[in-house]
Amino acid sequence: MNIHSFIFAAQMRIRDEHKEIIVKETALDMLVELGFDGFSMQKLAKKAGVSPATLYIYYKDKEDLIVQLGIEEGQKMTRSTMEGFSPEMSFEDGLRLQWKNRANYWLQNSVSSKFYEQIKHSPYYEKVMAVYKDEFKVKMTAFAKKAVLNGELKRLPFEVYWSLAFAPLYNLINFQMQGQSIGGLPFTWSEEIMNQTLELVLKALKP
Amino acid sequence: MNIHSFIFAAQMRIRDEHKEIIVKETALDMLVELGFDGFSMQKLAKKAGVSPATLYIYYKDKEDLIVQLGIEEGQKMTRSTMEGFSPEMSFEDGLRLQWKNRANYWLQNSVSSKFYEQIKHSPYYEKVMAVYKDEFKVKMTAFAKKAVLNGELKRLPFEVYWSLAFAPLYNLINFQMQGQSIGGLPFTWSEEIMNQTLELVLKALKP
DNA sequence: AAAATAAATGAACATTCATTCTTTTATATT
DNA sequence: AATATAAAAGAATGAATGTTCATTTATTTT
Repeated sequence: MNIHSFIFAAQMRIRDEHKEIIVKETALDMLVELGFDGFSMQKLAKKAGVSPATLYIYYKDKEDLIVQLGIEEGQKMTRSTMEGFSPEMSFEDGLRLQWKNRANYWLQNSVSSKFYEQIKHSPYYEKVMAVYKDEFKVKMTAFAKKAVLNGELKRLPFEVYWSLAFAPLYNLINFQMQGQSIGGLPFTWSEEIMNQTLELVLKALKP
Repeated sequence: MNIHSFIFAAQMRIRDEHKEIIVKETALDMLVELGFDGFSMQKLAKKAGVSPATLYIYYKDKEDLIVQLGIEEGQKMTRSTMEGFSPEMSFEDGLRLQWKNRANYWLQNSVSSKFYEQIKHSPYYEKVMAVYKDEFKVKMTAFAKKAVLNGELKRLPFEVYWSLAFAPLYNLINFQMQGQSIGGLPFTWSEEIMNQTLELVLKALKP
């Protein structure tokens, strides 16, 4: 093969993106329904209406499929979380926006969210995180640091800040998604409840 | 078989509890290391030095093994969390005790904790929770209700209270266990950091 | 010592698994 | 229309899976 044939090689038969999307969505559904065990390439191929061999055109192997899915869903979540966000916002406005964005995304994409919650607590997560850890980190630390300088936020170790600022939200959403009430009645999400919780978080974080 | 032989049947060859314990510990190790996929009955039998058939004396099937393990570890965690606790405690003392107990247990039993975190976000959890949800719920709601009456705690939906009171702790511990720092340096747990976080949680929850 | 019985075993089962091989199909350039 | 080429398919691979069967082992009562 010479340079000419390499660079100008004919690009024949494009990958069917529709098919690829169906594979992804089916995989997400199955992983959430069946768990990581219970899920298999053959089942996926069958349910997605695709040959098993086709999956290996899209992905190197099963692990790659799962990890890629994790990376992609993570990026979607992050993008959605940051929608409308700018570092110039006041701390309170920024946090409020992120809570709203996260809640909306999770409640409207419950399959993706459940999948992500699952992979987040699995051995796969190491490989998922390795990819997009940094871009996210940079934005978030900058936001927090500015808020500290402006006297809007207590000076705290980053992990402490993060745990106080977002863990309650995640937990609240998980209650909703799993119907996993501890109290008497099944818990029902509302924007009011979210705001009530956010106010208390802000109370904790303000200097 | 008549009544006599049923009631007074000879009890021959007791189950080897030592063997059962090794199976459990090995299973925990493998589940954490390999994830729910990656784990198999044959691998477990081999590593635990036991015949595959023996596993089916202890457990109905693979799912039963995993679920039973989840139930047992959950009970251990709960028992440990409640050690030294009494409903007569002040809200602040009670919360402080539970944070301390939880942190100690998680950090000293990291395999169990990682396993539990994993099963908690898997489809198995429904079956785990079904068992010991109630006994736990009763204690915790009573504690919170009393605190509200005494004016030590804001009146809140239970899930909001729970998410504020404990989610930050779980998140902080997860940072430590996964070495999953978002900020620059890897996060290192300390009792001081825990207390700092707890103070802010109390600030949020007090009326 | 014999009988009784559950624990424990090793080998075996059909099934499913992840993956690959060979062939066919569809598309874009020549 | 012929050619080139990657996408996609279907069938097949050996290995691994969950589970069971027939048998042996260990222990206690008779």
